[in-house]
Amino acid sequence: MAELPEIRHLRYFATVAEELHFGRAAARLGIAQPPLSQQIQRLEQLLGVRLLERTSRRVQLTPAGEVFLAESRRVLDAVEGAVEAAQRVGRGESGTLRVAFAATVMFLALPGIIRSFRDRFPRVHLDLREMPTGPQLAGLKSGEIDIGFVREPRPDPDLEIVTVMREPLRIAVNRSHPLAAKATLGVRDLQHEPFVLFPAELAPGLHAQVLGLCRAAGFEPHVVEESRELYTSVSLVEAGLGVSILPASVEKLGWTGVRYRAIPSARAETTIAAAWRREKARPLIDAFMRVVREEVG
Amino acid sequence: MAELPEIRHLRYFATVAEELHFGRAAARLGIAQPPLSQQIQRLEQLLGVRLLERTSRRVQLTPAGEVFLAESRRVLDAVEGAVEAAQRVGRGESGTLRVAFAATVMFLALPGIIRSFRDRFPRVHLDLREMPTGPQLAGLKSGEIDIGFVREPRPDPDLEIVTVMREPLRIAVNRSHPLAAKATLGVRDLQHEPFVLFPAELAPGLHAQVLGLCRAAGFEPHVVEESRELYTSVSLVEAGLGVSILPASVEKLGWTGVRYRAIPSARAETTIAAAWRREKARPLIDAFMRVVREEVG
DNA sequence: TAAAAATACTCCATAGGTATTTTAT
DNA sequence: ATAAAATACCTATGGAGTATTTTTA
Repeated sequence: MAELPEIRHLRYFATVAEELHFGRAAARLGIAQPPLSQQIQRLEQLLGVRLLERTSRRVQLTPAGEVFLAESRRVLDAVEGAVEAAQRVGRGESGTLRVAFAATVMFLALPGIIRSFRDRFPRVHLDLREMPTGPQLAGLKSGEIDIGFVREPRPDPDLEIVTVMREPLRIAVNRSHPLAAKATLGVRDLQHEPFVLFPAELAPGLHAQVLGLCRAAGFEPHVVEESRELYTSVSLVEAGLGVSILPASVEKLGWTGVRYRAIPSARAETTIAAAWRREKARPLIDAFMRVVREEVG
Repeated sequence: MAELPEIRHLRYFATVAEELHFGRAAARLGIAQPPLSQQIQRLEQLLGVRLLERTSRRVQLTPAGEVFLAESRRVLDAVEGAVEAAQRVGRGESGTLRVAFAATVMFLALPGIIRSFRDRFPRVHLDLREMPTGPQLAGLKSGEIDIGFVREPRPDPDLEIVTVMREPLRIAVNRSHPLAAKATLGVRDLQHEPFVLFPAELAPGLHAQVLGLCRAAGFEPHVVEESRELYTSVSLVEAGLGVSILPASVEKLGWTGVRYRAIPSARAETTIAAAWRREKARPLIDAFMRVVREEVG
């Protein structure tokens, strides 16, 4: 790697490029003119490129100088941003990070991620709120939340989406239902059963995927109830209103009246993804996502 | 504005953050361990933020350190990019070259030159614009364009002018005009004909030359129309408004109502020249002119 | 107690200052 | 003739080196 210029060189050069006058630039920088001339010469020598064409009457940028000026400004902005970002975090003023999560993510990686992030960034306030996938995506776009944990989101040009884990789907039936007696079940066994489902607006991806599984098994499910929440879905199954297809982690809810069966299909899997607005220089989001990646390996 | 860290600080910090060990980081940086410790301390003092938590057994990043590391990498990348971009421009390998050309040059060497230049300097953006000779010369002087392809320019102390090709002039008459019946024509045959000409401001050299040819033939042309564009000149001839003397390449425009006749005079020739400002250290212009010489040489 | 960072000091490279010269208009 | 950049030379800050001490697992 070749030698790099120092920030000082870029500041000096940018100032001369703005003033197009070494004397005034030196005054603005609070140094004398000769050392400024020297630093610019040193910079040009370092780059091996002439940046300024100067006579005793006028100073002007070479084409290389124009390019280097634009790039230098970017660097200077980035440095200032770096300093401020570090100071904000150091003072714990980096604001709060508003994290939303689909209800079912509660039982998976989320608790570990939260604990680990709180450990490492004790001064960052995490504002956690449960929210279905659909509203989360809207909230991300409107700026109401910073990071969302969603199920099966559709790609979106405004959002960065990274899959953090996969989870199998399960068939859920009431324990006194005849199907509960069978050791293994396929989706096709549900073809004449009443279905309890999530409404499409709340979890569009999951909804579509369950419909897809049924159609792949050759039938259209007879939906008797669209619950508002995951908990409700399970309790409706327990109450015997119908069967459902749900993410495996709901087993951990511990409802005793429900039996779960694996679905022998590679497609019977939901992904959970983290999503955030495409924005640069969001150090807190970067930091959070680093923790996420470590936790989910 | 607070004091900024230097690139050196960021490099040192990033290396320590990667190694999480001052001794190894110092070795990688080619300096001793104590000055590295000092520079990191100085950086932390400058920021007013602790970046690394260190004991004699282990070094680890603070949250502010994590953020500053990510930002520092962005800065370091930006600096390297700035250096390389400036060097590329300095070597004439990238940048923008604003090239203007008289409309008639379109049909001659220009397409080949452009293609060949784009091949060899793919990172250079060519900003091409059609412009009559007069405005081109003004644009060159004002710095609005870098290179111009002009017809018969007058010499100019501020401009470097190199002839790139010669092209004969043709007499153009309407096909139903009595003169069209003759196999050969001289300029003198046009002496009582209405003339269509370029205005002097747009193509001073060509204008003067056509007048010169007429005067050499012993008459002053009766100019009925000064067209704004070359295309217009031809269409006016086609419309039967008058005769004209035009560069041979307009034949390629394919107007069927016009007949062209060679002019048997060594002076009935226009030159097309490339012109640019007399300036030193214009690698892009040099590179472009090398390609031009190869193509027309 | 051993490995590693911090301190103490020394040195010199170089950023920056002052005085002067060169250059182009 | 003059304004402005370059050069010459000097000073001193601070970056880097060596030797040593401190710290904690």
